[in-house]
Amino acid sequence: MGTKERRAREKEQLRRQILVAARELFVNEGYENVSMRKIANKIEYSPTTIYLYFKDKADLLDSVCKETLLNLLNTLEQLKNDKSDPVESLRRSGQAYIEFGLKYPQDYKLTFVIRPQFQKDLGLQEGSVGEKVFNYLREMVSECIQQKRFRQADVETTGQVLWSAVHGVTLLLIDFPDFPWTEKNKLIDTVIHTTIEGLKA
Amino acid sequence: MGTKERRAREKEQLRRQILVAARELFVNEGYENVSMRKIANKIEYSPTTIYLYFKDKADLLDSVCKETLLNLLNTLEQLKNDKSDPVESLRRSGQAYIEFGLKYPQDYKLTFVIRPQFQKDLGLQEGSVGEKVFNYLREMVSECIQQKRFRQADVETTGQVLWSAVHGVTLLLIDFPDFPWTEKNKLIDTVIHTTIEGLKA
DNA sequence: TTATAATATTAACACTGTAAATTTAAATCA
DNA sequence: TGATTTAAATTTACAGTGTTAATATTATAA
Repeated sequence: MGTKERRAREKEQLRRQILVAARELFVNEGYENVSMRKIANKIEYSPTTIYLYFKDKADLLDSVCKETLLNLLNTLEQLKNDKSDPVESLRRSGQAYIEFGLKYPQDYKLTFVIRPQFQKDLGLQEGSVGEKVFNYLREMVSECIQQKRFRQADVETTGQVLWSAVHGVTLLLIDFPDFPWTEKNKLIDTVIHTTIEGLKA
Repeated sequence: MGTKERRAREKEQLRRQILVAARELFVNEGYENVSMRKIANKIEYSPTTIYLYFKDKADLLDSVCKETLLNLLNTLEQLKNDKSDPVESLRRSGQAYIEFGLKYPQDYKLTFVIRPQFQKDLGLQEGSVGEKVFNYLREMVSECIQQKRFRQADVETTGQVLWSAVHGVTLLLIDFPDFPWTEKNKLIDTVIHTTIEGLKA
């Protein structure tokens, strides 16, 4: 009697459909310019159907962002095979992080700026994808410190310094595209290089 | 015949009243949770009166943010009397920048995150307050490079690196208050110190 | 075929930003 | 002073918002 399973599968399918439609609209038109009715139109369901799958609009955003974090995590973990020295690995990870943000600027903003506005208390809950991403950073940093390539400071602070730098440059490039930036790749390289050099000293 | 002048003054007064009410509501309840009607109620005028003084809600936000930038500029320029060495001056400026952001977190977010969402093409227009703020940073950085306290790189890139770092840590602390941060002041100091050391190397 | 459960829809509420038309108040001129 | 013009503020209206509750439809189980 696979009926139940099939229905669960169908339910999951519609859930995904909603999620895909929501992400596309959020990204192209901005969270606040997307109405539940627009999403509903796109998937050809009535607006209120969405509420059978998501608590409210913020919950929908939440789910979209969790997917984004998963994508980011995957992108980063593909670098793990990298057997070069730990500092170089960290440099590449930082670069990959920024490139991810610039490749999907709206997704990045949704996840790291818009979502916290609606969902307070975004710490690092046990087992969350966000925690996994930060754990990745911890490992990278830890290796550099253990091998004495970095100043002997605590892993947490060092990681947070790096996150600040890459987060900062990513958001600035996204939010002020008309600012007279130095050539983009040069800026990115310099931000990462400077921070890493500072951590060595 | 001071009639005209008096009316202009009254007009300016109401404009300020609207601005003050708007800022207070934006800061306390968040831009998207504030309606024109709420602002109007607060100043005891009808909603549409606001439109006689501001083009629309985004224009209102724009004006609030310009004020914030002016406050930031004043805060920074009070440090100019500082006759200590240029690197130490820069360090203090960075610290003041971050402290400003954390003292008025909502104003900071409105200015550097929300506003760009509504007002595209925010470059650095000639004579704007934003330009003045960045010019302040340029001067500070320039001094460090000229006196050979910093690596001989171009002023623009160096300034942008610093901005990335302070912007990044400010926003992270604001947006993820529940994240297990290192002690706040330690983190701030380390971000600034690390970046500056990296620029010396 | 009927009863039951799951799913989707329609209708409704209180609220939003803002344009247009209208009213009120103030300043100028006779 | 009273009439006229100008400025300022308000009322009304529209199309759209997130979301709840009541209703209708569809698919499953008996």
